[in-house]
This record gives sequence, C-alpha cells and structure tokens, in this order.
Amino acid sequence: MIDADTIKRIPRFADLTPQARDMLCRHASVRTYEQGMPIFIEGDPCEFLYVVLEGEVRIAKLLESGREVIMDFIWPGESFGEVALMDGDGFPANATAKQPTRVILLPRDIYLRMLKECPEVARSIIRDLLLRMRALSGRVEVLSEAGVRSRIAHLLLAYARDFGVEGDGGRMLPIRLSRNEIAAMVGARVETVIRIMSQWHKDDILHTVERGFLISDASGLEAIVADED
Amino acid sequence: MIDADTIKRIPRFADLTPQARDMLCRHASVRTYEQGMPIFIEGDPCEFLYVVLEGEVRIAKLLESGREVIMDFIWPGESFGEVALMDGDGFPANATAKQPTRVILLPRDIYLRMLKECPEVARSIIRDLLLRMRALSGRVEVLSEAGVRSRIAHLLLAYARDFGVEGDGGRMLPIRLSRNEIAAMVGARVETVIRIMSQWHKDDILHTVERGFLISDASGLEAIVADED
DNA sequence: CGCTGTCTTGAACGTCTTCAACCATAGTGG
DNA sequence: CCACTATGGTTGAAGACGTTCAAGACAGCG
Repeated sequence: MIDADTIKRIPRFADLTPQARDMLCRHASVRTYEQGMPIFIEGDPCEFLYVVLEGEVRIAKLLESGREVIMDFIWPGESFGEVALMDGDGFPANATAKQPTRVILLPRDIYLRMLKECPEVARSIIRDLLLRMRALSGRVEVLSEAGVRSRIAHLLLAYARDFGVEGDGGRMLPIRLSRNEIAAMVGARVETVIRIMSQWHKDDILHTVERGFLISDASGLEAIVADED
Repeated sequence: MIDADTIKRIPRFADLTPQARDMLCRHASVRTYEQGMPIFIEGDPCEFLYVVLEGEVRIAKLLESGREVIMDFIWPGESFGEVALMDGDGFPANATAKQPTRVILLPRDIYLRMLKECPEVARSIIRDLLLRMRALSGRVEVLSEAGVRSRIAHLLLAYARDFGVEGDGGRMLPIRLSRNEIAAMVGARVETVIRIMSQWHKDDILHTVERGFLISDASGLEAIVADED
C-alpha cells in the first residue's frame, strides 16, 4: 500500500485513470535498498515490476568468462524487470542498488492485470520498452566502435546528448561513473580506461569532476570517434 | 488490401479479433524487395510497421567512423520499425533485404489506432519488443566478450540455442552468415574472423556448410567462451 | 591503525588490425 | 566468347593497440 501522491509524481503513471491508480496504490509496496545491496540476482524468479523512486540501480550480467557487463543504469522514474515479467523466466541479469535506493514493487499478477485492463498502462509500458531498446541499441553501437578510445568517447557523447548541460568550461555531464564501470560498459580493462582518460585530462578534452564529467572539448571527442576507423 | 489468410499465418496476428484482423487487411499492403534492395534508410521518416512474410531483412547502422554494425536480422513472422513508429523520429538504422523479401506494410496511423483500440495488439507488440530486447541484450553480451574468438563463439552458440537442430556430425545451425556479416556483428575485421574460423575448421569444431554452419564440437566452443577470460 | 576499494603507472607480451596480394565464382557488356 | 568487374574467401608479415601482471598512491572506514 502506497499513497497516491507517490504515484502521481512518476511521469510513467501520471496519466493513469483514477481506478487504475487506485489499484496500483493498493497492491504496490515500497522498499529501500542500501548502497551496494542486491535487488535481485540473475535467475531469480521474477515476482515484481520495479519502479525506481530515488537512487540508482545498476543492471549487470556476469558472463561465463567471469567478465561483468553493465547492461544499463536505471534512474528515478524508470522501471526495470519487464522482460522477465512477461515471459515468466527468471531474471536475465543482476540488479544492485548503486546508491541508497527506494523502489516501488508491483506484483506480477497486478501488473499483468493492469496491462490487460488499462490501455494507457500498456501504452506506457511500450514507451518504456522503446526507451530501453534505444539504450540497448546505443550500447551495441558503443561496443561496436573500433578502439577503446572511440568506445569511451561514444559512450560519453551519447550520455552528453541526453543528459549534458552547458556549464562554464564546457558541457557538464552529471553522471558519476567509476573507471571500473566505464570499463564494464565498453568492454575493456580498467587500466586501459584510465590511461585513455588521463591523456584526455592532460589534453584538456575531458575532466573528472565532483559529480560527473566536464567535457571541455566535445569536438575533440567527436573527432576521436570519427577518426579511429 | 491483403487477404485474411495471409494474416492468419502470422503467429503475431493469429489471435486477433475478427474486426481487428479486418481493419488490418483493409489498410495493410504487401510489397516485395529484391535481394540487396534497401527497404529504408537511416533517418527516413517512418510511415509503416513492417512485418516480414518471406525472406530476410538486415537491420544495420553505419557509424560515423564508417564502420557498419549489424543490429539484427528479421525473419518471417517478425516485425521491425516499431521503435521509430512510436516516437515519430526517423528510422534509427537501415533495413535491406538480404534475400528476396515480401513484407506487409501497415500504415503508422492504423498501427497506432489498433494499439489504442485492441488490447491484444498491444500485448502482441509488447511481446515483440521483448523479443527484440532479448536479441539486443544478447548482442551486448556478445560484444562484451574479451577476444574476437569468444565473441564469435558466443554469437554462434546463442544462435544455436535458439535455432540449432541436432543433425549428423553435430548441431546444425541453419543460418547463413558471411564472414563479413559475422565481422560486422562481433566488431572485428573480416580477416580475423576468417583466421579464427579456418582454425576451427581444421580443429573440427565448426564447419561452414551449404545452408549454415555445423557445430561439431559445441563443448569446444563453450570452452573458448569460458576460457578466454 | 590497517583494511579495502579506486585510481594510477610501467614494462612485456599477445592479439587484432592493417595492408597487400591472391584465388574462385558469378554476372555484365563488348 | 572473353575480358571485366564485383563479391566472398584466404593468407602473410609488420606494427599498433590493449591486456596482463606487478607495484604503488590515496581515500574512506572499521
């Protein structure tokens, strides 16, 4: 049971009919996870749809080779777990709270019922899936770039397009990513990522700052993506 | 205008209500593309949902660096173009007929209307998107493998899981992929792909045959994915 | 204080790309 | 009919690039 205000603040659920919202409120619950805590593990049976209220969730998969691949980050307002919900299989990946995180848990049967009964819910789910697909396509593109240099540049430029804000000294990218995380996103080793980004720092192309990155020379980054054939 | 039988043979549309099917028949049309012909180009405005009846479609994207990335192959019964349909942007990638191909064209406004009016259509779209997401996640996994060897092995094993059939001499993978295509899927050069696959041929691990590949030693391939840390 | 995690640097090694060449096949036009 | 072209497959050698391993700096935290 959660209150209607919480629901209304989520864009995804903002335009639900009153009865749909009511159903959601009655059956959904909220849960908090401490930083670093697992939300679910790959293979777990999927019982809920998860909607992030606050914090940040990291969806990652451990390959058989022992390599960890970060599939996506989920930020407030976004949901995760749909894929497993629909086909009833276990989760295809792990989800962990990257920060202290509050999520809404919507039981599977309620989700499926709302999907059947409320057309707007179905539409909002489709929109959500499309967003996720765009993100995944972006990841495929990034990973398809030739060198690690291009991959990192492509990754950061893509984020900058979506979330960057103009600030003094260049475009500010308010997303904190450790070198390890970047490595896990571009399919490279930490050391390589560090070497490349140190060089960028020296060349005044990109700097790691308090709460993200500062892109001083976007065209420099773009040139790296384009050149490295 | 197309006939109802054509629609009924497509699993995706098999359980439509009669009136939904009728609407679809009245407004959809069929078009054929010769081998190698473009179906749409990146950036084109998106006017239709495409459903493949026969043939094979290749969805690819040309990166700024000049590298071509194959995002997906679409086989009979599957649809493509949804992503662009929903948000009204241009297509995010190119689609070309890899073989002589027949597709159903469903105009955008009809698609959106059916989506709104028929819950089953919405459900089928969601199921479709989920499949596509699985495919994309798989691509991310493949591209995240360490060496090119692992990436190719992972790619072929994933296909083998979904489409492989047991035959004499091993598991038959009835999917024709040129070395060039494999290269464009795993993010490597043709020469590298050739060298690796020639070695596998000599080692009796995997052979290129008439209409696809024959995996003689699946555990050998799996070992390659797991080992190459 | 020692621990753990992130960031960092260096040097050696191995993989993949690059470039250049070659073969086979199929389709095209003179 | 043959030369010509395009496409797909193939091989070799040189060099660039990324990984690996080993080591150290630094911060936050029990």
